[in-house]
Amino acid sequence: MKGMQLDDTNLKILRILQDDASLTNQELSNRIGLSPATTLERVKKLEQAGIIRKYTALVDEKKLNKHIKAYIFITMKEHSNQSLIEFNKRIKDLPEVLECCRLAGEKDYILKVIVDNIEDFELFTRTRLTTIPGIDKTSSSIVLASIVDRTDIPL
Amino acid sequence: MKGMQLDDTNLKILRILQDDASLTNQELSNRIGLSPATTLERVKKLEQAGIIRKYTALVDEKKLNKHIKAYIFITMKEHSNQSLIEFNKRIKDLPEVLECCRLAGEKDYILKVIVDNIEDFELFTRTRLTTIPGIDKTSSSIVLASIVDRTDIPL
DNA sequence: GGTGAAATAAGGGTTAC
DNA sequence: GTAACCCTTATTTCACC
Repeated sequence: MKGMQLDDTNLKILRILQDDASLTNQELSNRIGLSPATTLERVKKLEQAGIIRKYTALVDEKKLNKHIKAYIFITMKEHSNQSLIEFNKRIKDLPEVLECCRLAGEKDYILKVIVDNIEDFELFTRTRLTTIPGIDKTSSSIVLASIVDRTDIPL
Repeated sequence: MKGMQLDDTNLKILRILQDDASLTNQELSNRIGLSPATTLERVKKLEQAGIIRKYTALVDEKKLNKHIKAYIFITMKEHSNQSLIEFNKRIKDLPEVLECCRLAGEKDYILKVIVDNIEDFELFTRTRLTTIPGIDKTSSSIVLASIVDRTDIPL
């Protein structure tokens, strides 16, 4: 399913479900002005096509005692394919790492990390992150305040 | 509801729902080993306490033609309270900005931005971002590859 | 529309402090 | 006693064909 139909109705469905996935199919069908059956069929197709990847509950980090969020930049010693593949593999095993992207430019990677407190952050970088082979330098920016934090892609 | 009980059962519920919020309450109750009614009651309390913030559908960015993701650093001309409040207000109006954090260190803000293509990126920075008053310098890092992209807080 | 399944509401039992 | 936790049953609502 590559070239799936992304008409206005499907975009509307995606906008609504990104905003609130707890809606019943009936309520969703009301909002887009189609019958429940037709609406459900469209949603199922969007799921099958992988356009809807996942349904998830978003939680309040602070209320779960995750008080430190930080971005960490990483530069590697060498940039061989092997070295980067090994790094990618190792970084996926760290649940504290919510995002990890390979970048264009001087810095090789950016990580978004979340931990309980500043002691845990120090412990994380020292015992879990920088023990990954191939890392040359890291540089951390602690988040002081989160102004925007959304998961909904603009459509 | 501040000091809400976060016992093992509630943590298990949160882990499961972060991983898959499309589960029925019955299936959820099976997995945690409680009755459906009791399970539902716990979930409702987690919602009321704001620990579960939102249910959302995560979509595949690439399949929706969002091909460019980038991190942008911003340094401000001045750091008066007024100046930052104005910036915060303006940045929330830009749907391309998925994350915006105030940072400790040299750089004042980091933004995560998603757009269709590189032309749109140039247009965004030139006509929508740098037109916000108070910005001194910006510096962009384009994402080459996404290694990790998760929303589930480790619990 | 109809059917079966699931969410929700109501009521009661058990244990710990 | 009472508060927290959990269960069962009954009713309503919804997904799905």
